[in-house]
Amino acid sequence: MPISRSFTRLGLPLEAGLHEDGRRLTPQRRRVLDLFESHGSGIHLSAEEVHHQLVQSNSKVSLATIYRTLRLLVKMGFLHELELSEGGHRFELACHDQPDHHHLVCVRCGRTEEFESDQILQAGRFAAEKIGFKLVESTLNVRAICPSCQ
Amino acid sequence: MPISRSFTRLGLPLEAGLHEDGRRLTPQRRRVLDLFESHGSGIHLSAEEVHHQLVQSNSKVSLATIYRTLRLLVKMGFLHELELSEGGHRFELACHDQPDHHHLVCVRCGRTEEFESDQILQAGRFAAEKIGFKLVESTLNVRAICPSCQ
DNA sequence: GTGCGTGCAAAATCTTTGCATACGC
DNA sequence: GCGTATGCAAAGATTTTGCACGCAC
Repeated sequence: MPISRSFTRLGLPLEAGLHEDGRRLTPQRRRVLDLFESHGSGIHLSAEEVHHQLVQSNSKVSLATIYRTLRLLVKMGFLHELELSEGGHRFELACHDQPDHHHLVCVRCGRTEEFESDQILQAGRFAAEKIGFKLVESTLNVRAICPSCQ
Repeated sequence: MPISRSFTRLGLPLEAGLHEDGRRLTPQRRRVLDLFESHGSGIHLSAEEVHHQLVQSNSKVSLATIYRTLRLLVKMGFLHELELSEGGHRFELACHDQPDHHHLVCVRCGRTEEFESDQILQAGRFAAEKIGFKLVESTLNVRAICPSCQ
């Protein structure tokens, strides 16, 4: 009976990436990334929420470490920092299957949906190159009203 | 010799809009909006920067009032709150000539350029309507590297 | 064993709020 | 004059930092 590898898929890159810089894989760092992975790519969490959820599941991590870890994981490319002003900064798992995805936010209830669009990616790239910029990534934030709030 | 009306163009809507809600046009509110108007539509300011610039020009306004005024002007539609994580929230003049414009930010030096794109607007609207959302506004944030940083 | 990472608490930021006074209407 | 807006200072919220200890390597 083969052991599932789905959960170790991202495990190795984390450890390897850390060791490249002389950094260490600590249980705290592992737990933070695990939390995002267990939720999947659609979830947006604030530092406070990450802390709360980890404490709930009996993982002892201090809030200061959460902040340090989130910044680290963003710099390493495992997480993205969102710019939605949902009240404080929020983070989501960086999913390399869909590198440039966009957010639809209901301005009344805050419900958030994600979508992708090659057309938007191309339009962003075109605008960037027109003035000599090299595109890194782009996200469209669409403020809208969801069906139940209309 | 005719008196220029360019600076009163937006002056009346502010006063009228305030009076509609039983609010008042105070020198402080006028000065905050004037500051944004004098810079034009391409400038992004934080609350702290607005305060600093007004104090520099000998206008006495407290920081608390800046915060209250910025929120008010956003709610009234005179300013937009930006979601660029340039470090703290930032605001820009809402220019109705270009309601949905986008931002190119150099990830290395922070240089910011603006652009418009009907294509992006349409793609955002399409994505919204596909799941029953009604588009309010959309902005694409493009993270890129500018020519001098490449 | 070395030195990076953590927890804790304090500090630094950023933003909001309560209340007495000032002033637009 | 009525009631909103302001200034001030204090409180709240969020994020960062210093330092001694612990643990990954």
